[in-house]
Amino acid sequence: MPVKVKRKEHINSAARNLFRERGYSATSMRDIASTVGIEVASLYNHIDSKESMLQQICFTMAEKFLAIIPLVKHLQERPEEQLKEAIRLHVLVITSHADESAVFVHEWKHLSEPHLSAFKKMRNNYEGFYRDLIRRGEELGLFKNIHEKFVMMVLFSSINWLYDYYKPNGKLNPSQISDIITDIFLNGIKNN
Amino acid sequence: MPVKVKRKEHINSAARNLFRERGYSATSMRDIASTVGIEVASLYNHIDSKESMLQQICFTMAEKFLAIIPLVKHLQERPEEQLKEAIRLHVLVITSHADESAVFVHEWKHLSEPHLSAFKKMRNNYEGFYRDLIRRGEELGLFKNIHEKFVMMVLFSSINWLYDYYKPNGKLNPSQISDIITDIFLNGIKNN
DNA sequence: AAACAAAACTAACACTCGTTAGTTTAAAAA
DNA sequence: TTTTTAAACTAACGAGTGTTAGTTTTGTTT
Repeated sequence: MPVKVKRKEHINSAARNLFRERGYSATSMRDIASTVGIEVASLYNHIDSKESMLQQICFTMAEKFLAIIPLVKHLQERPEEQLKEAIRLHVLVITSHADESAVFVHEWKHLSEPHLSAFKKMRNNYEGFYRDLIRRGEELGLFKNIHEKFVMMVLFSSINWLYDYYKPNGKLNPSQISDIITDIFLNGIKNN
Repeated sequence: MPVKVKRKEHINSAARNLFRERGYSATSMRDIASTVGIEVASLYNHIDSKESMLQQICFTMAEKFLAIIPLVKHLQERPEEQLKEAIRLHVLVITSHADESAVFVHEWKHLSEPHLSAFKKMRNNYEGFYRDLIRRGEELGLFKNIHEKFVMMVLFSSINWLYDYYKPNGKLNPSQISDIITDIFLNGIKNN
């Protein structure tokens, strides 16, 4: 593997980490450079611009999340089981990409057009998948009859902070985390 | 009421709104000034500094949330009922201060010391109250036995996005919102 | 009408921002 | 060893940052 790729990855990793810790706007290229240990101008031998790094993070993560959809749809099971599996995979993506997930959740608004619109579209697609799942569950009488958008947002908000909680050597591993979340959430919306 | 207070409130309101919409770092004093319709320098006849506005928002909200604790403790009821009431009040604060809540949740990290530490302390106190409530519920066998911190964070994350969902003339009013959240959450963690 | 205070203004300071140009050093290929 | 390429450097640009100084306008109080 050429040195260039290593450096590039080092820069992107520093950017991920700083974007997460301080936010995109409060992170300067000089911050990134000094973290990596080179001069500011040298960054531009490896990356295109500050925003290109944000774009890369946001869209790479969006694709990772969207890739969950066909995997789950393919199961052809009941909404409850599909939701369980979706949550499991979602938690897996977050816990294995904590920095990127934090940036994905909080910093996308600093994207400029047309990337901002493209991002929102992808996110809407992803959220729509969960809304459909929840609506189908409600129609089958499995879930309580609550406005699906509301339930979907409760679900996402219950999941999307996990990048903050999860520590690779912490008490709970990703599988245990998604079991607990699934348990709380599905029992919470279950019709009985 | 003197004109000065009105202007001051106008400035703070614009700041709240822009801090929420674009984030603290991405909001310039010139943005605020042009929203209000005056020159940048004129802002300083009314406010001390950019950060002082952030401080005011964060600490005012922290106090509003902390004020919930004695109200709930005074009830002397079971953890379940206390939790219900706490959620009800918390939702009420959020829905009646949407902009400030968003800033409170996301922008506190841009506080400088010693305010940052003071803020974290207040937040820890508040979170500790909920953890205690949850632990007591677990000890009484009312709730599932899950690490309280985890449950507490699920609860907060389920609640703290509401500034985004709630619209004064939307489908659900604050009371309905807290009923649904309480229903989902308490059924989710209930031992049965 | 005169005096005072509040709040607006213009102008600027010292600094940071992302980024580019041009140059030198280090490494790889010939 | 020479040539080429990648990656570092120094220096700087133009724009934007929060904030202050000093001045003028506006509105209120005597």
